[in-house]
Amino acid sequence: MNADSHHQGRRPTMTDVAQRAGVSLKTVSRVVNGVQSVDAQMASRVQEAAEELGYRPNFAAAVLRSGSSTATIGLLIKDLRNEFYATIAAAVADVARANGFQLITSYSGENADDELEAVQDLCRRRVDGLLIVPTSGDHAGLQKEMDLGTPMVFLDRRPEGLDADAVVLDNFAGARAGAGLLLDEGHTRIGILIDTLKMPTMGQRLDGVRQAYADRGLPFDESQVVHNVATPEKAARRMDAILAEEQPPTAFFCGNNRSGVGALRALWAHRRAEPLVCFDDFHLSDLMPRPLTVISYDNYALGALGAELLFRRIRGEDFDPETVVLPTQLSRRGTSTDCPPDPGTASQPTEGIQ
Amino acid sequence: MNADSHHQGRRPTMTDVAQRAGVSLKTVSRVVNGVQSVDAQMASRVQEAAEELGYRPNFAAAVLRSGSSTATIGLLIKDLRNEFYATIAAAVADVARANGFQLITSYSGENADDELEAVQDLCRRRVDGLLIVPTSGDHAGLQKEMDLGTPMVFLDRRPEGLDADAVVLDNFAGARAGAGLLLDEGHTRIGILIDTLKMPTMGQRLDGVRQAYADRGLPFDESQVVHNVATPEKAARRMDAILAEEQPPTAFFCGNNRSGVGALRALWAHRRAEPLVCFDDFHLSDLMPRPLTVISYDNYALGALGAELLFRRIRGEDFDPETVVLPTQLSRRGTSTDCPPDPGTASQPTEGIQ
DNA sequence: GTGAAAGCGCTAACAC
DNA sequence: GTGTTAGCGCTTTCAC
Repeated sequence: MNADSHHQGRRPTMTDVAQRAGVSLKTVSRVVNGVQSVDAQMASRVQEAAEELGYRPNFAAAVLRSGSSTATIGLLIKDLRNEFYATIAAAVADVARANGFQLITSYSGENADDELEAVQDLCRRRVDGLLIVPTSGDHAGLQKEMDLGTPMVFLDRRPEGLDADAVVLDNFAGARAGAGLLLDEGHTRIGILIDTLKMPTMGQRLDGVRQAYADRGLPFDESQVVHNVATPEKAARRMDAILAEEQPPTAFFCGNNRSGVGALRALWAHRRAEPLVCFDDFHLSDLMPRPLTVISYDNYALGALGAELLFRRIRGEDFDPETVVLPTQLSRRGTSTDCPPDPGTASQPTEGIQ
Repeated sequence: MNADSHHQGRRPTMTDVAQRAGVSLKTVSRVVNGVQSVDAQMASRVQEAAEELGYRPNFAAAVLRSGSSTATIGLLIKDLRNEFYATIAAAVADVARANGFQLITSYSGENADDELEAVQDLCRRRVDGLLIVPTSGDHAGLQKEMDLGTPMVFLDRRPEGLDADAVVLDNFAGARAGAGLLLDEGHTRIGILIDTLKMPTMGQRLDGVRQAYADRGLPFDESQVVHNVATPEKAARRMDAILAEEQPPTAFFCGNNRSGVGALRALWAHRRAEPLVCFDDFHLSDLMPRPLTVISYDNYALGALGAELLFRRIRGEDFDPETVVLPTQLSRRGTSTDCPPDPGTASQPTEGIQ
């Protein structure tokens, strides 16, 4: 490491390199970008000078001058600890990489205002496009940013008040089929756990359940619906109460993986095994200690197709706003109820173990 | 939406706003940045003009001129579908947001060359700092970028050939305790599944296991170690073979969550319940259909502490490279072996269900 | 308070 | 092939 390289604060510029190599600025530019032909000897002198100084091109300056793209897309998303979102992010990251783009992952916030602010910040940074898992609320504010030239694709939920590309699930059909499964098994008192109806997806899923009742000419009792179950913990607590009722439901329908996991935990804790249908599959659902049915879909495709759509826009393709609807399917999950043999050697709770 | 706003290609600049408002460029700058005082009437005229034109400040241009920071950090990471990485990313995203920074998430690649390339791209973009979950291989190449002024903090693994901040787990102690648990239960033939030793973490964990044997004066048979178990699927296949041996191990130690999950699946499929210790906790480990022990730790803190360290560097704090070692603990997971009662109403496999 | 001029680091256009 | 000049969109002088 040579002492010249320690600039701490001021990075060497093309001009510095040009001076050191005794050539013009433009020659350095040519060498650095490696497109136009440069005399070999000159080129190597430039390379050497750049190396010695620790020159690193300033990408933003190049973009500014040339008017080229930042080769960056933004993703607005909630919580990466939720595997639904993490899978979307992984898919988007893969597609971005395949296109040689960097990905800025930002928080979509709690409401439409937060979201708009995040979008505007990314627009100031001149991202080439935006993938948004929208919060609830009106998204008309984003129209302006789209008109200004930042294409956007919405994931999981269509934007409200905005005509834009989206990739969504067939929530209605999935929920209808899932609830139908329980109804066809003879259950009519089905406990339904959903997150807030502020999420349009939840409304669609609930509508699907209602339709399953209607399909069979059965009455739907709205009091079966438990609202605002946002976390597994909340779901488990609500389940505790429900299971203590005099006539608890004989089966359960959970609106997403969080409520599903919470319900599973509660049922297990109470040593009950009422049939359960859960919208969203999740890791290790196959090893749950009881059978269950999940409404599954291609989570990765949700992100990947959205990103592909966005890149079509970025490449300048012109087409009417498109909504891709991903199908769902019912999948059996969980283990059967027969126990594994007692190994006799199972480890016992041990001191120092939580 | 007024027609002027549709520029498609050329975004309005401060100069455009200044012209429209009939003021100087500088006045617009003052209004947009809202720091210096401007005549109220002028200001509102500028606001209006900016609004009408759909003006959006060009952040990169401001950074270029002012020499201010890009308020961006980079995260180099592998696969967000792995909850270990996703949790780190979530933590880093939270800390970045708390500091008002944007986060570029990039792929750390398969080897040191990929990684260096990714780092250099982010340096060209002038990120203020980098968080890296390093690939295997030598990282000396990154020294230059650090010297050039981009601070880096390494997560999960210390960089090889580079003296930099890092946040790591106490792999040795954790594995030692975990293997010790099995040995103290009387198991000596323990099957050990690990990913490639190219990952130094795997070496440390294996050393911990060896130490557990040595602690008790027991001989360690290297043939117990199954290498290159990179995925749950591979782990399950290896387990199939192992369980078919004449004298299979009486217990298993898995070097990470992937091999642990694969081993669990295989043991369940074979209706066996040999004790299992797994480095890394994972979602729903509490509902696994049998007991197990995980070597757990604060996964979120791994990312959050790393990001905090990085921001200290970004703020210009000067201190010797620091390595934070996070402790691990043994945690009981899985369900006990008693079965839930047969509900009699469990849903049956149904047509159209996979 | 406001404006004119210069320049951040780079590339496009045009000369040589 | 190479160098010179201008200017991307903005902020920083520094006059007024």
